[in-house]
Amino acid sequence: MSKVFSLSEAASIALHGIILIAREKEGLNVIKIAERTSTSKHHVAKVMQRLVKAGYLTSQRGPSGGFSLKKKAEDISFLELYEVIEGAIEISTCPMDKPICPFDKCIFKNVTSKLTLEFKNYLQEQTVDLYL
Amino acid sequence: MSKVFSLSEAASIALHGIILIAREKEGLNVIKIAERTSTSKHHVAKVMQRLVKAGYLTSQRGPSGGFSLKKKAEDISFLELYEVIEGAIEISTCPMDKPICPFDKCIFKNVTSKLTLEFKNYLQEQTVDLYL
DNA sequence: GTAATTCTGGTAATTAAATGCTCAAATGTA
DNA sequence: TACATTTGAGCATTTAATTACCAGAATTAC
Repeated sequence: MSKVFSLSEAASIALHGIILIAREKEGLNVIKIAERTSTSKHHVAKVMQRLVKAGYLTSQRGPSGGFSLKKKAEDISFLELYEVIEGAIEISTCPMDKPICPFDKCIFKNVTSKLTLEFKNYLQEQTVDLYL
Repeated sequence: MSKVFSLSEAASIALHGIILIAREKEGLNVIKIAERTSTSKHHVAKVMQRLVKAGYLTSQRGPSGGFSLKKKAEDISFLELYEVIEGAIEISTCPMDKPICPFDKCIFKNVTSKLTLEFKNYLQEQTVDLYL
C-alpha cells in the first residue's frame, strides 16, 4: 500500500508537538512530547530546537524546564510550521525535476499544482488555536 | 523548496516510458528510453522488466530488439502502471502511520484522503492512448 | 554548592532510492 | 557458425534524507 501524500515525521512532530505545548499552562518537555506523539525523544529534541530558532517557541533548561509558545496560538498557522521544517512549498506542474520533458504536454497537466495548492491552502487556514 | 507530492523516478519512467514505446511502430530499446527520459539505462531496464512481468510490455532481445506494448494503449491507465511500481494507493485519513493519535480530531481531518482520492481518480482517467 | 534535570549541537547510524556493474541468455545478421 | 546486439537478473555502490546518539552547557531545587 503506497501513499501519495506523506509527511515527514519531523513535520508531524512540529505540528502535533506545538499543539501539545499550547495546551499546557506550564512548559512541556521533550520526554512528554515524545511520549504523547509516539516518537523518539531525540527526534523531538531536534525539531523543537528548530522551532525555537525560528521564533515559535521559547525553551527553558533545568528541572521543570521545557518549551512554551512564544507567539499566540491564533497567530501560528500549520503552513508556517510546515515550512520551517520542510522549506517553502513549491507549486510546480511537474512532480519530477528533469531538465527536459520530451512530451508536448505534461502527463500531469495541472493536477499536481492544483492538489498542492489545495493542500497548502488547508495548512494556511489551520491555526494552532483551533486545536486547544 | 519542498514538494507535497512527488513521484518516484521509477514511476515516472514507467509512465513516460510506456508512452514513448506506444508512439513507436517498432520496439524501443532501453538506451533510447533512457535518453528520452533523461534517466539512467540501468534504472530504465529495471522498470521495464517489471512492466514486462506485469503483462504490459513484451520484450525482444537481440539486435533491433526492444519493448512493445502488449495491451492496447486505450486499455492501459496510468493508475495501473503507477500501482505496478508503487503498490496499491492507500486512501487513508492520516499521512502518518502511528499506532495512537493523541488528538481528539486528526489535524488533517479529511484533507489527506480527499486529495489522495482526487489524484487516484486522475490517474484512473488517463490512459496511454491520450498521449500518442 | 551539589546534584539532578533539561535543552543544545555536533556527529554517527540507518534507511530507501537510485545508480552502476557484470555475466548470462536470447536473437538477428553476415 | 560466429558475432554483435539487446534484455534479464543479481549484487554492489552511491547518495540524500531521516533518525538516533552522546557529551556539554544551562538552570533549578534542595
